[in-house]
Amino acid sequence: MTQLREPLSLISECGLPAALEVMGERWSFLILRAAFNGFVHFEDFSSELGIARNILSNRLARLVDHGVLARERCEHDKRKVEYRMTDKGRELLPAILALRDWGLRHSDSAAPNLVLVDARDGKPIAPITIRAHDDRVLEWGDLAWAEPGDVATAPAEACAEEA
Amino acid sequence: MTQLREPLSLISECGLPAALEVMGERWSFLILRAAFNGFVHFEDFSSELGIARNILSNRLARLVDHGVLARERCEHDKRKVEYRMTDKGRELLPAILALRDWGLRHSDSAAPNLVLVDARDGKPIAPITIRAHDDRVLEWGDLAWAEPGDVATAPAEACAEEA
DNA sequence: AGCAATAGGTAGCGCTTTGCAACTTAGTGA
DNA sequence: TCACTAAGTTGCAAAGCGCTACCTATTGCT
Repeated sequence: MTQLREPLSLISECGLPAALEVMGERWSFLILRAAFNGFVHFEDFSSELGIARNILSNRLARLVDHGVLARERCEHDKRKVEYRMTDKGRELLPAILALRDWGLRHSDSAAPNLVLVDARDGKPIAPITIRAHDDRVLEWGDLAWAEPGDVATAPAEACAEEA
Repeated sequence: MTQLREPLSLISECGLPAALEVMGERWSFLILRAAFNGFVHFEDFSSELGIARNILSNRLARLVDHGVLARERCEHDKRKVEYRMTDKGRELLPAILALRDWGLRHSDSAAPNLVLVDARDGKPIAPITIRAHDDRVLEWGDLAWAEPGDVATAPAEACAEEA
């Protein structure tokens, strides 16, 4: 609610505060995960996540306000409301999966009972990684900051695959 | 502190709650971003983020407890303490960048004043995306859940590049 | 040695956010 | 008509956060 103030000095005005403004409150990520998994109704979120109804109400409204979820009355039963992912919400999937992978990797729990696969060939997806313009996997040590101006010519093929 | 309870029913025991247990509180992500950018001292985090000292103290202790940061006394000035990224912490980078990208993409602000580039060739890194085992970029509609058992033969080359 | 300044905390207290339980309102279906 | 369901709202207690002031160990200055 009160926006997270950003003392403007940190390297590259990061976009992270903007993302946390939307997703940084308790439950927001878990609500979005549930939405990704097909949950659409208030009562479903409530019982699935065990979240208090007033908080859920607040979070859903907030996510709708920020365009991450869309709220629409159900046609054939006007008591019901459907909260659905927007495109903007779907674009959060890489972040959610990266976080999920990390949590899974560093928890003592055994292998998950379900894995995400490429629907086309049924093979598990790759872990979420940082990639160079030519798809090489990059680690922390391979990165540097640069001013947008003096960046090496942005390759056309990279632009194409960003779409 | 009180662990986020997970009513165990959601698809694939997700790992996301585990990640949020560590990173879900206010400031944790921003502290980690600062650490990625080379900040190591208590006073630096404090003045950079504008976070209250008691909260900062609590968050740093928590991140150290979870093995995301390492705390060590500075050798040549024993008043100072250095908080440094661990490998476990560095593995959060894809998640942080994915979130940052999203925040940047969906904020009205202009282009950032600095961009991350591949140190080897100076070219900007690719956006964080979901990839198939063979590096094809996947979208929301391309994904499916499967039981680990009946997954198409995990390709050897994919295992190699996961390392 | 003595003293001020620095670094990294802790402690107390008020405000905000969260959580629980009970209540409300609209639509359904028998 | 009446019970039931879905989606909230409200009031109050508990937990978390933020501000300011204080404390302790080093350091570096004279």
